[in-house]
Amino acid sequence: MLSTQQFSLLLLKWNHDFNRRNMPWKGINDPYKIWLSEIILQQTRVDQGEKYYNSITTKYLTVSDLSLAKDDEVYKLWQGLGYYNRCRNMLHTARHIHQELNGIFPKRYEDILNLKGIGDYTAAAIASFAYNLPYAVVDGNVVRVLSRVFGLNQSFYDAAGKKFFQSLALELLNKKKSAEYNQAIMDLGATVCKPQLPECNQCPFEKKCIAKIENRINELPVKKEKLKLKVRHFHFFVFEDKTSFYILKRTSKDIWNQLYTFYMIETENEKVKSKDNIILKSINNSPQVFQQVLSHQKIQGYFHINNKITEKEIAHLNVFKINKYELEAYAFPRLLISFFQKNNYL
DNA sequence: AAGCCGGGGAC
DNA sequence: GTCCCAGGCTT
Repeated sequence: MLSTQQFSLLLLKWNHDFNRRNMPWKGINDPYKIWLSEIILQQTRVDQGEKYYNSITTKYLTVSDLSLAKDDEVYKLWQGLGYYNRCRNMLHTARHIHQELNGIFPKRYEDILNLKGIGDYTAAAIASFAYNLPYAVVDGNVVRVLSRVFGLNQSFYDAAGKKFFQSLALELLNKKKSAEYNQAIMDLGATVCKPQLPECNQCPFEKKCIAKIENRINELPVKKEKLKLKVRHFHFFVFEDKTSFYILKRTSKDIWNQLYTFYMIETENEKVKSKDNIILKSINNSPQVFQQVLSHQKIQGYFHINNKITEKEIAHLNVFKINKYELEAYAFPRLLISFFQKNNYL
C-alpha cells in the first residue's frame, strides 16, 4: 500500500520528469485569470475552453475591466460554451469584486468559496494556484486517479462520497507545494490516467495501482448514474423582412437563459395545434428541422419561416427588431446558429 | 438528495 | 451510440 508521502513523491517526480502539458493559465498566479480559467473549465474540456479563455482575457485585462462590460457583450464571447449560468455568475462576481472589494480578489479560501459560481473545487483551485494555500482540488481527474490507484469503490456522487474524496485528497496533498501538486494530479488524470484507454505504462503508480493490479481499470471510478434524455419540441417562428429579424431574450430558469432566440413555443410533440397559440393563425406547416442533443435533453427545433403576421400582432409578442447585420452582437444557442448558417445568414 | 444546466471530442 | 469533461446552483 502506498503511503501518502510515497504518493506525493511519485507524483511530483513524474511531474518534473515527464509532464510537459502546457496551457495558457498554467504556472501563472494572477487570481483573476486563474478564476476565469476555472469557471470556463467547469465541466468543460481544456481543448474546448482554451479559445474562450484567450478571447476573454484578451478583451478584459482585469476583473474591473470585465465588471464594466455589457452583459450581451460577455455572453457573446461565451456563446457556444454552454452552461450559461456560469457566465451570469462570472459577471455577478466580477461586479461584486469591483464594487465591493475595490477590485481586489479575495485571498482567504472561505472568502473565495463565498463568491457566486465558486464551489469546493474552484475555491481550492484558486486558493492553491494563486496563493499556494494548502487546499486540495477534487475534480473528475482527481477522483479518477485516486479511485484507480487506491481501488476505491466509493462513489463521488453523494455527500458522503464528496467528503470521502476531499478528505483523502487533503491527506495526500503536499501542503508546501499545493499549486504544483494540484496541477500535477490533474495533468496526470488528463494525459495518462484517462477515462478510456489510460496509458498505464507511463504512469508513476503503475506497479502500485490497485485497479491496474486487479484489472478493474474500466470499472473505476464508480460511474455516475446516467440521466435519461428528455425529448423537447421547440417551435421557432421566424418573423423577418428584407433587413430585419424579430428576436427575444430568454429570461427563465430554463435552458439558454439570457440567450436570444426567435419567438418560440414548446409543444408535446412535433405538431403545433391552433390552440397552442392564437396568434399563429397562418403558420408554415413544413418547418426546417434541426436537432440538438445535449447531455440531459434532446431538442427538436422546428423553424417556421414565411410567417404571415402584422406589426400589430407582433407588438403583442415579447420580441424586438434587430437588423440582420446585428446578428453577431447577440448570443444564440447552437441550434439557432445552425439555422442561421444553413440559410446563409452567418 | 435529486434535478437541472450545453456542447463537443474521443472512441 | 456512449462516455464524460478543471462543477455548481436550485429545489
